Amino acid sequence: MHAALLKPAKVCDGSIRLGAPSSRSAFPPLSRRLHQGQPLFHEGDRANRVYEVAKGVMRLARVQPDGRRQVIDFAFPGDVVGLPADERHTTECEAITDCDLLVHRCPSPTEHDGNPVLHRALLDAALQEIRRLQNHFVLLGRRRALEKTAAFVALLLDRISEPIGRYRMIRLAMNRADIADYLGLTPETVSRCFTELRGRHVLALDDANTVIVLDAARLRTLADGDTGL
Amino acid sequence: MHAALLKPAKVCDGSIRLGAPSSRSAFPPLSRRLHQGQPLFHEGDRANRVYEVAKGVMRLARVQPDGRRQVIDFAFPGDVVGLPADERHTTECEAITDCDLLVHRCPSPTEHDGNPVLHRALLDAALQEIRRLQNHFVLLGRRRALEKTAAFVALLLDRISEPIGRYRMIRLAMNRADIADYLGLTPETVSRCFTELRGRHVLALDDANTVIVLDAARLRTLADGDTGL
DNA sequence: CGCGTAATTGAATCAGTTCAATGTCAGTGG
DNA sequence: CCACTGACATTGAACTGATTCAATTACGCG
Repeated sequence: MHAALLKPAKVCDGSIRLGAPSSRSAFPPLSRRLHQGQPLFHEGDRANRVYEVAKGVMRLARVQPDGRRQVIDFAFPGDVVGLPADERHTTECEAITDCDLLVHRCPSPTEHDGNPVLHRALLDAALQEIRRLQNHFVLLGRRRALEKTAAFVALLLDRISEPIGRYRMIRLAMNRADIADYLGLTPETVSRCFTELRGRHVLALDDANTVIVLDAARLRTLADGDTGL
Repeated sequence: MHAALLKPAKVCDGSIRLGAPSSRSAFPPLSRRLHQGQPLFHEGDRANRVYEVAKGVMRLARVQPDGRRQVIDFAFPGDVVGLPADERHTTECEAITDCDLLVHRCPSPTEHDGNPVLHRALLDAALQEIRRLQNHFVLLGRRRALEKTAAFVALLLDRISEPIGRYRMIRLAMNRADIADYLGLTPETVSRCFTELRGRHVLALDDANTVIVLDAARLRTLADGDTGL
């Protein structure tokens, strides 16, 4: 396993956010390129690798027989996807932009001996992810549409925003349907919420996929459930 | 750490379901008794122990500043609660019936050396929990009230039901508000759903806290989103 | 028995969905 | 260069499932 695993910070599906890939490792991990729309793995697939996102955005989701979909998480550069349960993947995973991945071997459950440092890192990462999922729970179960949307933008603001003048800009890699399925809403409602946030001068939309946060404080207040009135 | 940890099966908050407590261990863990309504820990508390439920039911929840609450999980005998992230508990945890707990030491993140078998067990348990939380996600985000309620009863049917004649019976330790906060509904809606399920002869209510499942197949069909019409 | 808590039921309201129409933009080919 | 196309986003209007608030009803316990 690659040395980057030593500094885990995040998990999805279970997955770990590793530190920036260490370029001084004597055994750099394999890398893999994925184009927009390509699946990395499906729910139920046998799992013996974990993948660190080096570039791009991946989407983790559960799909039901009737087609309803719940997006579990988005994985950004530094995140890792593919940690299995019972040696199987438990979600669908797809590249929503072109992606570069670093491929790591995933230790099988029978390896008690393996690398104890690795095991510890994976455990910590999994515990972090549990907390992240718990945060997402509150969002999904106990918030109104506008709060959900504000919270989602606030999340991206912390994770992937770039400065632009005295504001910050977010490039949305995901479309409205992806956001809707992450928040438990319809695309139409997400769109209306973006319009509402724009009307309140909390954010501006350059084009549909480029958000400029005009009032981060108010955004966070909205995200926490205050109406601000 | 107690030998029971060797057979983990479930996590909440992160938490592990250990095997039934092994009575032949030379070093039995401390045990602790909790009365109904007593909190075990709060969100943000320092964490250095994990707790295996030996008897009773515990409730794990996130509470927001404005009082809204999301129940993350219920822990039944065999489950363990208290696995921390960053050495802190990430949820509120309270006994909703009188409980007996087995107290285990929780290894700190700095212990790379510790018991590798233990670490591996904790990791597997955490990965299992991630999958469980993912299941709960679909429930919370992508299902109607009746489906949610049916799915909840189906869950308890698999976990804690007892045979009664040719049917199975479930003793609900949690009240309607707890169920509502688990499913992202109001107590009134949960009540109406129980009434509806009773009207469809899927289940019968002896008293408000005693469910008898009359038609398990139909219950599961409803839980999966089919209207059955 | 009577009190307090929890559950149920009812009626009105409302947030979000659904369905349909319109608008926007990038890519393609005449 | 501009018209056409297809995918996605936005907007509108009607509908509906769940919530809210209020009124009973049922139940456990002193």
